[in-house]
Amino acid sequence: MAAPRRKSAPVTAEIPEEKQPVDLGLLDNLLGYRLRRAQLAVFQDFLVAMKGFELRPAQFSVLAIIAANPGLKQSRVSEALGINRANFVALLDELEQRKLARRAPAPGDRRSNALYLTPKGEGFLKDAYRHLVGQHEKRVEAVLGSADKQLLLGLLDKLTALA
Amino acid sequence: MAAPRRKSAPVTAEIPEEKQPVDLGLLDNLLGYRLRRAQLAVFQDFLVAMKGFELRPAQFSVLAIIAANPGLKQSRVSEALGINRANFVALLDELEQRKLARRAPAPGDRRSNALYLTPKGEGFLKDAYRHLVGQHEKRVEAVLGSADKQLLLGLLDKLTALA
DNA sequence: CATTTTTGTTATATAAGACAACAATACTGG
DNA sequence: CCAGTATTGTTGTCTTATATAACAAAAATG
Repeated sequence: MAAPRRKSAPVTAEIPEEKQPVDLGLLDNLLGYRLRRAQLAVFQDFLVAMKGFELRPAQFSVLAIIAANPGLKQSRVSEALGINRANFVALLDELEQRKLARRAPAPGDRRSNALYLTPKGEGFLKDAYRHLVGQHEKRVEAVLGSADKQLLLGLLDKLTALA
Repeated sequence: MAAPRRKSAPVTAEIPEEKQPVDLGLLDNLLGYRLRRAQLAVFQDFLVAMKGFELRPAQFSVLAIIAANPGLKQSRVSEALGINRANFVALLDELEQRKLARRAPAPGDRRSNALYLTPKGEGFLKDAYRHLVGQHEKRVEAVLGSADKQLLLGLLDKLTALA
């Protein structure tokens, strides 16, 4: 590769400027950054496992809360999940349109809705969760191990207490 | 799973439908859910610490990466942070308008921009980081402890490897 | 009773993120 | 060298997520 006689040779030597690994700098020690990257990775894996179910994490969480607390009022469900009640309306609307959950009159309070899963919703949630455990949580435990997962859950709880 | 029965005869004493603690149900064992709650709490605390700096997590991350890798190309910065290059444009625009970062011609590639912090940007980042360590990370370590933080960082990295 | 609070809802705004297209430039194989 | 292809920064557009304000109906309060 002798230099073909080219006029106006670039002043810089042609060092191909390879891919240096990019130093994270201050981010390396920032818990929030590392937490976010991990959370995005886990949600991504969740979505892959839920392909075919058309179920996003927030939707799953709503179904799970209703299943564990049938008849709970709408406001209490959204509050428990940290979802603003205004935004919760459309979320629940879709679950209701899909016949997975339903709003019922709350006994003793005509303002409130008591939320329940439909029979279809219960079966759907059970299937989704089985898929989740079989694929998603399986992959999680593959990289983490069961003991480390429990350890991690405990550490995360301490952080959640920050807010 | 429990059938959505009426609460006809509570086995416990006559608690008049007070605020039961809301059972997390399936969510209790779902790492993604717990991760998200922790991440939101930590980001919330970050935002509190950065009040007055008008600096969101993503903006901080951009400044930190540029500071640690001066002259890095725009595409490499966005890629390192997992930010889609189209969305990165406006993000960088704002940092440039605030005179914290600047686009410079990349030597040897007229398509690319080499990114640098301005002197103001370097001072700003240093101040922001000092505030962050003094307040945010301090609170984090208060609930977590230094050793547990390092432990947690290691566990999070394993999860990030999922994606 | 009058007043205030709660509940579900709509409307609206912003931020984040994904995706497609495009012009300019760089790279590649012949 | 050229023609086709790939990359870079950019704009435009969509979709989610999230926050706030306002409102009517109903409940709680005093």
